[in-house]
Amino acid sequence: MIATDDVRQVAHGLLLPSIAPCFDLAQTLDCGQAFRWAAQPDGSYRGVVMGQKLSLVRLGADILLQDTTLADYDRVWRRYFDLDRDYAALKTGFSADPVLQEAITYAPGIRVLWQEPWETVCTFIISANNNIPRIKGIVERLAALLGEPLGDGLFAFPTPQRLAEATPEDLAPLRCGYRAAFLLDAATKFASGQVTAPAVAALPTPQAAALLMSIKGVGPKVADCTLLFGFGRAECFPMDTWMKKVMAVLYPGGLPQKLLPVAGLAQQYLFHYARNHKELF
DNA sequence: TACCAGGGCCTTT
DNA sequence: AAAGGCCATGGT
Repeated sequence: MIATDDVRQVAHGLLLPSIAPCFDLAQTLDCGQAFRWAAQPDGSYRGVVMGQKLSLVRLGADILLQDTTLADYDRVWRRYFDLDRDYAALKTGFSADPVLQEAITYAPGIRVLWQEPWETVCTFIISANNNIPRIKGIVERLAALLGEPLGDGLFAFPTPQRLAEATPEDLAPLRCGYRAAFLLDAATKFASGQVTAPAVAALPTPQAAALLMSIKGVGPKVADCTLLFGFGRAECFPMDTWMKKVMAVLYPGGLPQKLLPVAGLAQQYLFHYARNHKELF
């Protein structure tokens, strides 16, 4: 099921036919990998990606990307929603493992997103020792404070240059505590070219992680999240407190070797399952 | 090595 | 109502 070949321009946007079994909006957009999506009262989701607004709604088995074009599909949505990956085949492979089978049965509609690298660094710096509702609040206040207004109360994520011009006092309204200094360090390094997305992308994963960790506030876990969610490094396996519990309880002998090349994708199903089955841990 | 730093939302007690 | 924990990291 590769949606890229099936996408259709319709009157109100772009239709991804029959993709809902491998793309559940709530499971994908609200599972703790991305922080700029908001559920609307009608069940649709609204957010901003690469400075572009988008609303998504499920229509039966189809997903409608509202009020957007094929040009934007090629420029942004195809890659962002990982639409070139065959999730049906991925899940079939995962199902050989009984634990993953259970996690996939619980949330079969998770996709792992390819987010904008700079935004990914920032949002996962903010995520450190934090909870998802508060992370979302901080990110939205940051966008509103320094991001380009896009109308409808939405804002682009701020550029490194814009954030680098800010002072710690400027960031006080974010109420993100000590993370403010880390954000400013990230902005300085990106704005100066000391760390850039192309430079990270060009490096093997261990060296890419090391370059990211030259930013204050980026340790191994945040680096892994950035590489997985911002650079499509599917082998990266962020080890947060939930995944530590998952490994201790469900994988005492470690992850099956066969899963290692896509361990990060497995991680997202396991993370979501664990967070919603706290009684098991 | 151990502890603490801003802050606040959610869960458990 | 109060306490504890949270998609951690850096500084002391």
